[in-house]
Amino acid sequence: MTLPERTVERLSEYRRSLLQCLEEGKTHIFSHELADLHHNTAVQVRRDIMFIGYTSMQRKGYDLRELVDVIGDILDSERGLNVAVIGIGNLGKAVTTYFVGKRSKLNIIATFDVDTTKIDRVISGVKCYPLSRLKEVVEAQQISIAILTVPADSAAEVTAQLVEADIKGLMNFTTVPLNVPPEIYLDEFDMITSLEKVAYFVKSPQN
Amino acid sequence: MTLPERTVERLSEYRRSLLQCLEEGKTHIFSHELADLHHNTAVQVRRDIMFIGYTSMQRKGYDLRELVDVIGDILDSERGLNVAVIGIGNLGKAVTTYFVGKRSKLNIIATFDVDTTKIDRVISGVKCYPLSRLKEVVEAQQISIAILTVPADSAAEVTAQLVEADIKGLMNFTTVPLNVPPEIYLDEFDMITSLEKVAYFVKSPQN
DNA sequence: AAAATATTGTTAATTAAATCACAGATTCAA
DNA sequence: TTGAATCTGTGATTTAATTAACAATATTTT
Repeated sequence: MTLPERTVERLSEYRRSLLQCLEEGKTHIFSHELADLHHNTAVQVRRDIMFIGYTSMQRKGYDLRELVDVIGDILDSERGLNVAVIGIGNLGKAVTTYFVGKRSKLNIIATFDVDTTKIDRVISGVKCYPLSRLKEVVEAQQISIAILTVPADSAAEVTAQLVEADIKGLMNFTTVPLNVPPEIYLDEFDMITSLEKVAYFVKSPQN
Repeated sequence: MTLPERTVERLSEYRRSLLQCLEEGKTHIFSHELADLHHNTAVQVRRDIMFIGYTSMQRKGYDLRELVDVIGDILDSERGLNVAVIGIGNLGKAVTTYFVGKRSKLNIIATFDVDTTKIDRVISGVKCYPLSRLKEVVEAQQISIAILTVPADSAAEVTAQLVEADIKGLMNFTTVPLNVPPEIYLDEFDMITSLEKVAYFVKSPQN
């Protein structure tokens, strides 16, 4: 049984709020409280939690610790997954910095670049390899996810190499739509599109 | 009449492909060709184009120039919109660099930061102001969209200032869910969520 | 201990988005 | 010039996601 895509996204978000609440010393949370922390309704929260099969003590709200653990069982891999950032410019550094130090099942353990001044240095806490060693390093370090933050003009080329290196999932931050075989999970985030969408809805409000 | 959100996103993406085709000297494109450039079907392309009320010459495909112009009429504001980037760290720089130099109706004309070593300098081609002058500059320069790329712990605080400054649209790149009044259009992109989603679907493929 | 209240879990209804299916228009081939 | 082929535009259908509605259950109040 696989969860709806949107539910997966929200669970990831819930988890961070829940951990936050735990740190603040809370032990339980109601669906409407969790909803209020996000842009969301109590029904949606309950529906999402129903999907993962967790049930609360009636009327006490959800046990924070238990719920965090159940979400972890769903989202995390037992042993964690290794991640590489391809292209360590401003965006690559930003993404890397977000993750290093966070205790997470996703470990950014390598970055790649063509810039020889970066190679073999530690950037944002992670070692940078030459792109020419991509396949070798991906295999040796069992990297299964790549984050693509290279310039647009090399995106297609690098993607071919990632496919060749047998990557399992790819997060594309370039503005180039990529073609990968269907067994590779691909998610794309396009800044230009996002911003043009904001502009459109600023111009033409919905209601 | 406002368009479906997904259609708006795709139109933004189509436009860039279409401009690319124009540069390559093409004059027309079939729906299935445009679909192939994205992760998309020909029907979806035709449906999207139907929404904006453009019709092609039957059997010749869509006229690239005309279609680009019609999409522009829908997505762009007549006079363009002014945009500010709040927080000019790695992520802020990456976003800014994406946009400057591109001929677009979205003009990044200011960045803001608290770091005094950045203030009054030109970073990624755009002048950096102190965050303390946010409201003043937003009003003076008629900035209507803000891109939020500050550290998580100052996100809520800065957002309150943006609301105060009467911003119209907000693109949130921090991992903190923001609360803004409903008249402000808010779009959020959460890197951690995106990556956790990729991890989930790598672990549990859909079919 | 009965009544009122608050909260969950879930079925049913609704809405939004994507896909199917096909008529109509144009071009191409013979 | 007829017939086959190709492509668009759109009504009808399906699928995915959200929201409404409410019974069941626990808690609090009186």
